[in-house]
Amino acid sequence: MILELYEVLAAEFGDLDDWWVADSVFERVVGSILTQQTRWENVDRVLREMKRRDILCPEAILALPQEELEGLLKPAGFYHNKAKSLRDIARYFNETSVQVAFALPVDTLRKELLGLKGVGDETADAILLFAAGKPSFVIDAYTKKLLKCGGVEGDYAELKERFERSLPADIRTYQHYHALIIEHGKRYCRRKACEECVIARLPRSKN
DNA sequence: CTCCAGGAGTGTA
DNA sequence: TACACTCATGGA
Repeated sequence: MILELYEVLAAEFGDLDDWWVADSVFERVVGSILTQQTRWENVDRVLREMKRRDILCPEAILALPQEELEGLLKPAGFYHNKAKSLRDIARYFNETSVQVAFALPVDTLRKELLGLKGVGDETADAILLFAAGKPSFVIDAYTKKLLKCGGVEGDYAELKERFERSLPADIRTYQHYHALIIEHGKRYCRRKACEECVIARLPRSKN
């Protein structure tokens, strides 16, 4: 089912090569936090302002007064939480450079990330996959809805495992698949329109 | 006016 | 383990 779903989604939404454009890996780390429960347009405003002020790095974030950082994050919502989270992340990547941290084994790095404020399963995997370039599949709300429509349910780890054992452990494939699910979800998994869901067009098969 | 977006943390049963 | 609640801005 996982492979067939991927084929159908890719056929409809294409390569999505420029799905997540960023100038640096740290920008992707920050984006992973800011996009939590937030539209990307609002995240982009904050990222552009941070770039304009040249403060998209751990050192600059740590140098910002808490109040100023919060004000900067307002367009992305939940700015109290996200400010604390970004501080913790900046602190971590300040004492452990991204090069060193991202060279750690996936499981080790994942646990490190989960220890940071505001980083749960999904955000940890988003950072691993899109910033660190590790083959760690991301499960988000759309993924859960989509699979549920196909009769598949389970907790985060179970769904993640299901994707990873059904796909080649390839970064490009994982990133592309996740992007496809998001784009499909924004189109068909909101409010109504669930009847257009790709699951309905899937040839029945197991696994 | 209402609804909710590429979640996480905390508290309760 | 399973929910309910909270955090918050901005666009439709």
